[in-house]
Amino acid sequence: MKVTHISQASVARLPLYIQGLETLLSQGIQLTSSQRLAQLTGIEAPQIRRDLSYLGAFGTPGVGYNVRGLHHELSHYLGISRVWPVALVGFGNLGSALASYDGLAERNFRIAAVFDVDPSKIGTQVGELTVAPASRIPKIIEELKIEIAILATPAAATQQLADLLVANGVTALLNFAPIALVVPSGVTVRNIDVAAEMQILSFHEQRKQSPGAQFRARPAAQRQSTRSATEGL
Amino acid sequence: MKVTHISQASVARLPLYIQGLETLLSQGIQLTSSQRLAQLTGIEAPQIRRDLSYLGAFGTPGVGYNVRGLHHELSHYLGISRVWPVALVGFGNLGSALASYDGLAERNFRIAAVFDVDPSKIGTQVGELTVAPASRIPKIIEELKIEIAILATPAAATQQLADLLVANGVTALLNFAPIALVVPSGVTVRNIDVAAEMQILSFHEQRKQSPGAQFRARPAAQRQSTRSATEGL
DNA sequence: GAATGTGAAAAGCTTCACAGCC
DNA sequence: GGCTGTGAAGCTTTTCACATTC
Repeated sequence: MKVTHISQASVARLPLYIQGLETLLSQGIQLTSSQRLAQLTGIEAPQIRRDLSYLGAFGTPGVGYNVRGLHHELSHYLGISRVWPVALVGFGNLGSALASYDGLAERNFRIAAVFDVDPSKIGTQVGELTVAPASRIPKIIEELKIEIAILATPAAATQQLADLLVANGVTALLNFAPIALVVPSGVTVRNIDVAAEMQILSFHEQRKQSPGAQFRARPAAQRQSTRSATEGL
Repeated sequence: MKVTHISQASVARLPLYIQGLETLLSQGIQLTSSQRLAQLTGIEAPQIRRDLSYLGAFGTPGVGYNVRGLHHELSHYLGISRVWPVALVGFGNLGSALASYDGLAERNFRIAAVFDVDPSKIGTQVGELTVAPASRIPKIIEELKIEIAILATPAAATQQLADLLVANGVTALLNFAPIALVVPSGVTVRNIDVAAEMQILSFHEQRKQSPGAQFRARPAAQRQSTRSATEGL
C-alpha cells in the first residue's frame, strides 16, 4: 500500500459507506462488494474502492469486504467509536428539532449542553438538560470538555457566539446560519445552508425549462451532488 | 467572453454571493469588489471573479461590481427572481422547523403544501395551510404545479414518497433523510445529512488529537468545506 | 470466475499572474 | 492606481483498465 493521504472529498463520502454498511448489517449480511455498496450509496464502485484503499486494504480480492469489519474500521477512522459531547447553541425551531434528532445519538454524538440567548427559552427542559444562557458557555464548555458545537442561531448572533465557543476550547462547528464564519486556523467549520441548497435546485429547474441553456442532463438514476457539502458550502 | 459553461462547484457558491451582496445592500453600499466579497463569503477573490465571469462580464475593471446589479443578475441566473411553490413532506420536528423558517420565503421559495403519513399530524394547521395525507400528493402537486419538494421524512419512508412525488411531476428534491435516493435521470437531488456532517467534524477532531496523522492544518481563518452541503450529501 | 487495489489517464476545479480597462 | 476578466499552470478528484489475489 502506497502512502497517499485521503482527499477531503473521500472523507465526505465515508459517512455514506457507514450508512450503507448498517443497512447490510440490519439485514444480517456479512460479506459485501464495492458493487453492492455502490447500489446502496449511489457512489460508483471504483470510487468506493479508491476511497477505502486510503484507509488500507480491508477487502479480500475475489471475495469482497467483511461488513462488520469494514464498519468497525470506518467508525474508528471517522472518530465515532468514541462518544463526543456536543453543545447545541440556539433552541429555536431548528435547535429543538436537532435536540430530538436520534440520528446524532446513533452516531455517538451526545448533546451535552443546550444554550440560547433568548430569556424566554432559558430554563426550558430538554430531556435531562436545561437550556442555559450563553453567559454560561465558558464554564460549561470547559467542565464538559466540549470540542464540537452546533450553531442553530439567528445569523446576526452567530459570529459572536462562535467566537465565544472557540475562545473556550471548541474546535469544530456545524453552522446552520447563512453566514461565513471567521474562525482561527485549527478550527473546523462545516456549513449547512438550507436556502442555498434550494437555490441550487432552482438553478437546475430553470435550466430544465429553458431549452437554450448550456446544461446537459445528469448522469443517470442515482444520487447527485451534495457535498453538501456540502460541499462547497 | 469565451463560452465556457459553469461548473457545479461554482453554482454551489453563487448563493453565498447573493448572501454577501444582501449584506452590502442592507448597509447601503452600492459598489463592491471581489476583495470585499471575499471577506464576506470566505471565498478567495480570484475564485469569485472566475465564478462571476461564467455569467458574463458584470464588473467594471478598475471600479468593481454594482451591488444591486450583480444581485439582480445572480438572482435571475439562479432562478429565484420568480416564486417557487414547494411541497414540504414530513411534518415531524424537522419538518415543522422548516415550515417556519423565514430564510426560504426570503429567497422566493413558498411552502405551498405540507404532507405527512402520520394520522396524528394530518389536519394540523401550518400558517394558512393544513397538513394533508400523502394520498393527496398526486392531486395537490398537480394542481399547484409543484416541481420542488423537501423530504423531511423518516429514512424508511423516504424512497417511496420520493417515487410518488416524482411520478406526479416533481423534478427537484431536497432530501434530509440519510439514504441515497434513486430517481430517474432528469430529477435533481440535493442531500442534507446532519449526522454525516458531524462525522466529518469528528474525523478532523480526531486528527487534531493524534499527532502522527497525515493531515495538515487548514488554510487560514475562513470558511471551509461545505459545501455543504456539502457536497456530497 | 470474481472482486480488490492501484498505476495511469482524464476530467474538473482552483490559483496565479497579468493584460487590459477605468 | 485599482480592479476586472482570463489564459495558463497547478492541483485535486474521478474514472479507467488491469494485474493480482482468492
